[in-house]
Amino acid sequence: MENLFASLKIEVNPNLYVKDPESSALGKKIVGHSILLINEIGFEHFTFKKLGAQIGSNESSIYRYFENKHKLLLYLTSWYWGWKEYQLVFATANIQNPEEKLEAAIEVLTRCVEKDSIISHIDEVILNKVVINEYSKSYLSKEVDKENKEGFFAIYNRLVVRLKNIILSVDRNYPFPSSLASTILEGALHQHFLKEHFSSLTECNDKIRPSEYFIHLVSSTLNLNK
Amino acid sequence: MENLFASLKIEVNPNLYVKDPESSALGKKIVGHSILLINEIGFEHFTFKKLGAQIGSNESSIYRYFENKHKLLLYLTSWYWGWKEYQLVFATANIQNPEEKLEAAIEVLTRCVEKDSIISHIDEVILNKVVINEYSKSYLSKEVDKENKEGFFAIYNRLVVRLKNIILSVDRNYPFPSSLASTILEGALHQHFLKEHFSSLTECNDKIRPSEYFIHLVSSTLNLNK
DNA sequence: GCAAAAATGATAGTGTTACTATTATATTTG
DNA sequence: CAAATATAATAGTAACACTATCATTTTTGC
Repeated sequence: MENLFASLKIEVNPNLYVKDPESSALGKKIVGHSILLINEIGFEHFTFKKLGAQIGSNESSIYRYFENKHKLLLYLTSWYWGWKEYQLVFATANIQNPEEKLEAAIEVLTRCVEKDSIISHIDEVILNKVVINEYSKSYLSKEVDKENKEGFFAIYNRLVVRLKNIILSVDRNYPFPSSLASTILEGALHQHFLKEHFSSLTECNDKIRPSEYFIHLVSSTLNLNK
Repeated sequence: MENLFASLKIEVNPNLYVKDPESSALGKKIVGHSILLINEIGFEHFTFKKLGAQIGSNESSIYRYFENKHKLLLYLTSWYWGWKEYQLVFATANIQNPEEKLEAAIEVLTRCVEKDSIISHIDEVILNKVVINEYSKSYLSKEVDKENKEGFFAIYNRLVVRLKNIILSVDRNYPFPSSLASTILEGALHQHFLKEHFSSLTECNDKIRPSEYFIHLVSSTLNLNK
């Protein structure tokens, strides 16, 4: 599986970048270090000037890859969800039983990223943290409808639909499959955030993982064909 | 009930403002119109200068009430959650049956605000929209731990605990009461957002309300004492 | 190996934001 | 009515979010 991922390129919407950052060493450096810097100082304090300073490169060069930091965030989060989508597909590919498949799907989508693949220039563990802290900011804007039409959230949308379909395969009559799927994806990020910053608002911690909570929630909500 | 709310002042953390905006006409104007302007142009594009222009007042005068727009957002959202807390307490006060109480609680906390009280300078319908679009931004920051220690999220935290306790009164053995409570509050905002901007990711719409989804979800998850 | 093309770096400049400070004017209050 | 307080007006600063131009380095095709 590791080898498979090594040769895999995650395709994000080309309109998110001016020049494909995968196409050059500098581009990869921009992407890789932007994740580290956003994680370090937060998206609000992150600027292209600071990123340039960190990678020993010029602000103006970064603008040749990304129009602005908002587009960069959309790129990073799209890449993350594309990566998650691959994990979902691989992890559930050979499971025939719908309930098992759903459980595996929830496990993959709600767990915390723990191993850095080291294969690419992207540190997925740190990117996961960035997504937890910053993903909402990418769509909570006045430009969301325009950007959604342009397909900037296409991968995430597709992921919700995939999960919805797995839910439906378990319980064809469940009346809220899309809402449940979106609640799981968004709620998982939220529970991870709460366990770091508002520990009294969640049971999740070092021992109890968000996955357990969501698997319990979904199993009891759906009518299982047992 | 309307009359009760009329004489009620919602107490937000005094460290969120420099001068209490409730103490003057200008202060109320700042709060009331900031809600309208944030709703109109979004928090990112909102500035004290623009707000000053809208209310025919000076930027510098607004700084005498709020340190910066982040603190103003914390003030507005705290007010909103305080207002929701009152609604929760009143709506559930005389219900003895735990299941009924929980259903009423979820109804109050997840429904969309539809009637403007008109009593105060605050338009709760618009404030509800602002909270849906902007609340996450108030805590998804590098300063969250410091600000949480200062009690800037105290009302919201308290609200989650209230809901958690109602959940526990229905099912004393449910293992994730806090996570479920936080999922309901946060998830409700999210579902309202989705129905406006990502309608394919939710079943909620004009006819199916998020409340129905959450009541269904919670009822099936908890072991009801029936 | 070299010329042309492409990529990157350096510098400068613009309008906006997010303030702070100061002073002037209006309003309230004792 | 004077003193206190609140508000307005103006100016100024540093950072941000870019755009434009030109110089330099690196890559590539022959």
